[in-house]
Amino acid sequence: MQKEIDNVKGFQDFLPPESLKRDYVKKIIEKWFNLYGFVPIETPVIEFEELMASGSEDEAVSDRFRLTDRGNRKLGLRYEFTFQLARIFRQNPNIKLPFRRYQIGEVFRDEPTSSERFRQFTQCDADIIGDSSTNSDAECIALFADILKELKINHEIKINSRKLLNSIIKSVQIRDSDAVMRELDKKEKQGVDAVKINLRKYAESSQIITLFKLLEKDIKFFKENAFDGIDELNELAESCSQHKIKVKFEPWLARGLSYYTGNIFEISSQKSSIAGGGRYDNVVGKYSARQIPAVGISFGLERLTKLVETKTEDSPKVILISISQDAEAIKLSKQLRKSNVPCTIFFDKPSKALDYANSKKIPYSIFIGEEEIGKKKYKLKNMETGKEALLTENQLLKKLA
RNA sequence: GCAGUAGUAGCUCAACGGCAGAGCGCCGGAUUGUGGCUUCGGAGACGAGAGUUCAAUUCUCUCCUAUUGCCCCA
Repeated sequence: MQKEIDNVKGFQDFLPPESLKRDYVKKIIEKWFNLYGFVPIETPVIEFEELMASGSEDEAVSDRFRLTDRGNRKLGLRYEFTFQLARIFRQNPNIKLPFRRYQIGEVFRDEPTSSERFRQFTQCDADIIGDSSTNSDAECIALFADILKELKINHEIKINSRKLLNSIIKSVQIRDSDAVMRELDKKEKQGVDAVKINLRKYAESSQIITLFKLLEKDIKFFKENAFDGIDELNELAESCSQHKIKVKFEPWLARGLSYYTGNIFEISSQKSSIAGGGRYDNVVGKYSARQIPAVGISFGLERLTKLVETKTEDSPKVILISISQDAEAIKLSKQLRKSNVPCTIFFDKPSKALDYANSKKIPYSIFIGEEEIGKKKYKLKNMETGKEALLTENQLLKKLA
């Protein structure tokens, strides 16, 4: 019986050139994380089910992959990183705060797939733990804005406050504010009218009308009327302008995760969301008998990579063609690599080597044969112009390095 | 998870209830120390399983995967 060969739904391979593009994007992300003073951490992919489930009634919890080991432990694959921070701070209470950590790694969700939603994806998180200042909120946004700038991705940054949205909803006497927030968050996708209709399940039409009138007001209005959470939101807006970052106040914005406690933000590009984040002051200290404030930003490597246009190099700079002079070729390759020149050696016929160089767009080839060794020189060929030159090893290194 | 659509070579696509084809790509030769062009040749596919049939890639069912919408979520 022939076995079926297929990827599991929602899991994918990355082959060149896609894999190289991912690597390129990832390196830029890591560079900026470091420039903002974040340090990397790594955590296990598998955790106890209880750790992932406890406390929060978050919907995401039901969408995680569950497993059991031979000792019958009830385990699961991590579906995000944040809950692991609570464990880490319980086990390492002496971590100096504020702690700026980043993590890039695979997370798993057993949920429906679509063209941009996978069941395994690479999540990139940067969080500032132990600082309640809104300057930290702004820095998370600024960090991501710098990444997008380098990747040349157009984007829009939206900010809101969970506290503000809650108090807006409560001010019109609607009870089920969580459900209402979930509906409001769909405005972008489904349109205002659809949202209004869906809200009838939770509120009277007069309440809905009042609610929508409020949602059209600006920050100033909410400040004058002393709505809850508006001060932090206002500070965030000011801090962003100090970073010279344009943000848009979007009172509809709710974001999915229920653990947000204050300012929230979302960055979108070409109408789809590519990053989100906010303040979650009650998660990290969950097992630690103290409150540990935190704010962070999170985004997926796949979605970001999809928006990047840059072409990436998938070839070495030089191909060494050994014409029955393997020892000499290997010796030269060592020298080139020492000088940071990526190269590969071809031990086949020269015509094959050149053909390979063409199809891989390798810019230079070097002939290493009896003739060259006799003269203690190497023949360097520019693959684009076809020009050849006999050079000594030092001349070669100088030219290619 | 539910509903719709789809799945033929590595890719893009044909045809067909009765031998499955092209272009591009790949491999090899012409060309044993010089590539891109040319030319000759080669390998390679009906997503998987079951059923109907003399005969199934084609019709039916189940499963898998992709895609769209819903639910949900980033």
